[in-house]
Amino acid sequence: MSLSMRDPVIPGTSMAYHPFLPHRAPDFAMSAVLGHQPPFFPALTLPPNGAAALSLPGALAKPIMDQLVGAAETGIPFSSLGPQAHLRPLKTMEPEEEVEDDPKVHLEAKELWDQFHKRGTEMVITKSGRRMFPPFKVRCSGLDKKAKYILLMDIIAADDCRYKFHNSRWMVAGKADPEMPKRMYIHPDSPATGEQWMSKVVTFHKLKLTNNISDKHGFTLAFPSDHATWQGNYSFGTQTILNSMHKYQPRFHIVRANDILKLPYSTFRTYLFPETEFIAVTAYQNDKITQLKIDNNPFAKGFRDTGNGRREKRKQLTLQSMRVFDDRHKKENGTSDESSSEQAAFNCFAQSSSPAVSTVGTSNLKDLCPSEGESDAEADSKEEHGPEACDAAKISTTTSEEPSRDKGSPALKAHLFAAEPGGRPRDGGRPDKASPDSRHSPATISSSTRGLGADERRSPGREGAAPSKGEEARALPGKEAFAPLTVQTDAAAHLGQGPLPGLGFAPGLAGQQFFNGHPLFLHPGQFAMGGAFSGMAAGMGPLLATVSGASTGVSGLDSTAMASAAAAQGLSGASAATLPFHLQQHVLASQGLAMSPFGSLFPYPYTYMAAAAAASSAAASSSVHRHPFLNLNSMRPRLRYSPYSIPMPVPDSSSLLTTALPSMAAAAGPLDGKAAALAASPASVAVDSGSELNSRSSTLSSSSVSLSPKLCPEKEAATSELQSIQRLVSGLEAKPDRSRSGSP
DNA sequence: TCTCTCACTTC
DNA sequence: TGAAGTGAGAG
Repeated sequence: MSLSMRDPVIPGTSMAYHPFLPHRAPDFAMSAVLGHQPPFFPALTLPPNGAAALSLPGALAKPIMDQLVGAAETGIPFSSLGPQAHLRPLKTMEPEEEVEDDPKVHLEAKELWDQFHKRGTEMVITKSGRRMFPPFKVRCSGLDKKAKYILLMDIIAADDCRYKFHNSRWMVAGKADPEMPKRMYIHPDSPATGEQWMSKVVTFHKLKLTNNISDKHGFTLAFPSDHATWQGNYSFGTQTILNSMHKYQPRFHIVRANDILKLPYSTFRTYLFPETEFIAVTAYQNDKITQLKIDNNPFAKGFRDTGNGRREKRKQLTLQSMRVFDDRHKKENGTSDESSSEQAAFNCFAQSSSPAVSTVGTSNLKDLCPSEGESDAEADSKEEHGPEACDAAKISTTTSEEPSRDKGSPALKAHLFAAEPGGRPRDGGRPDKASPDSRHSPATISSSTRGLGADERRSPGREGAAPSKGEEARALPGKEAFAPLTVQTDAAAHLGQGPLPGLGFAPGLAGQQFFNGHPLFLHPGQFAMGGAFSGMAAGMGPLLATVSGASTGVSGLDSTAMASAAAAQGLSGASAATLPFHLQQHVLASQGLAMSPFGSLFPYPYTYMAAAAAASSAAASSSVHRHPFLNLNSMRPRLRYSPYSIPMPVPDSSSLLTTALPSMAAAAGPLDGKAAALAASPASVAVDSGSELNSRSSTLSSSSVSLSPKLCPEKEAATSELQSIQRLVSGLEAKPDRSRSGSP
């Protein structure tokens, strides 16, 4: 059965809502808005143009008006708004004039992202959750200053492969594991006006990545399996659950809505930044990535060579001993076989997993790179201008001379990626991927639940020039860096026809109608509200409310607790799972999201615990896999980016309207814009991958590498020598390295 | 591969 | 000052 705004009450199910009524009294209107139609309310449908057309007695509270307008826009029967509309103070309503917006999004710290992306970005996921680094930050423009927007972010699988880091590169290691429950993170400041969003950098740094499927930092809402659009799980949380060794693509969404409850029937503008793609890992695989993180993440400052911490001391100790050894070794063996010595030493350390390995690499890195003594900014800027150049230089001296330190062959620049010894000792260097560098412009997909308006299609067309824009942006960072590929889709017309692979839009969506025939744009099972309950206070801001416990919120509620609550409410898990969307909203509220009668989340304590959500976890999660819309495994069309040089089957049936596909448009050829954009963009960029160098770790000085662990005892004997050597090394190391590199 | 603890950092 | 975010390293 389908649910529509015009006919919100599902025959035969309305009674099921009654249990909520007594508890939901304060939010009665909300339930009405959500679709509940009290039997005692006369049906009165608002004109399509909104409440402005109504002649309401006196003044109508703004919230109510907003809701009415929203309801009217979507065809909600006035009667469904419930009695609350009559109970609230009324005031004259002013028609809200909707200014057309033309959102543009610029990825902040793009250069940094590029640096990571070139090497194959890795994001550590832990049980307790780790933040992303670099943090996902964007700057928005083109928004209607007065309109309210909800900004969201989610992370989707970039493909259906599992990876392994082998021979210094990421390789496909099979089919992806079953997808984790999807979550969407709503920016804690949501909803906020366009003006507010545009006045600052929108950062999603609080989002955490985890591999803990039982993570409680979120809750799941189960939507009825027969629901028009939202079947399956939509969870909200500050943590996104990912599979280790799988590739992911963050997405950013702008939704013009003043209430989260309107998301289902609001227009989603989705932005993809290929350079933010990453592989989730439980432990870093590529040393270069590790080093980049250490160099750029303030919290990892303790691991920088410049530090004076214990680690640093330990590192230096090790380094010193290594240097001493190297020096002696040179004396003993002459200078000819350094390469082999280094190699052996390196292997030895690597195998022994001695801390010296990373240490050495780091230290040397500094020696050869700007990092030491140089501000991060400086180092960054250098890399920014030419990490390659920097690396290249190193390579000429170090890499070439240390051919194989780690498998590394005397990598030619062109092959540096593969040869780059940036990887962990265990398996090597950096992921060799045809790195699409940052050139790809972000892809923007705008899907509207409403009929696609002219304005909605506007951007796509506009984007036609995107490619050049992208280049421009690249060239002129800070200028109009955002030239996202904009592919706008009329959900109804396009989403269903051709799922956006990788975008999480189920093919089946199109055929289904949601609230008056408007399909939902969120990927089913992909709706997580930022801000676990515990995090809500801090994270969700106005969007989420604290629950009865005040500070306790719902964070403390686990599925079990919720299930109990549900049971108490007379709702079985099953029934809960089959609740219609609007009912689910109750559940949402019950989970700690205090929702205003008009759909917004109340900032006041709300104790009602209705429940059902509990069931959601189990029921919903299972539904994720079995429901056609949610069965990502079976239908999972995915975006494939070339960065990792993986096969890129491109779905050519994208239903998206392609108005402007930047660089990829050309490459896309027959592909529809979106697909082309997604698939092609990365590819189009794979350019200077060859230039990638093994900078830091590879920059190990040969001397340091040649030291063998077992020789450490000699350290003492050589201490004095060490010190003098070290002094010299700091200033001369570069030269020796070069000479050495060149000598062989 | 993953998990946990540790010492270090930022805020 | 303490909570929380880091990568290293051991298991």
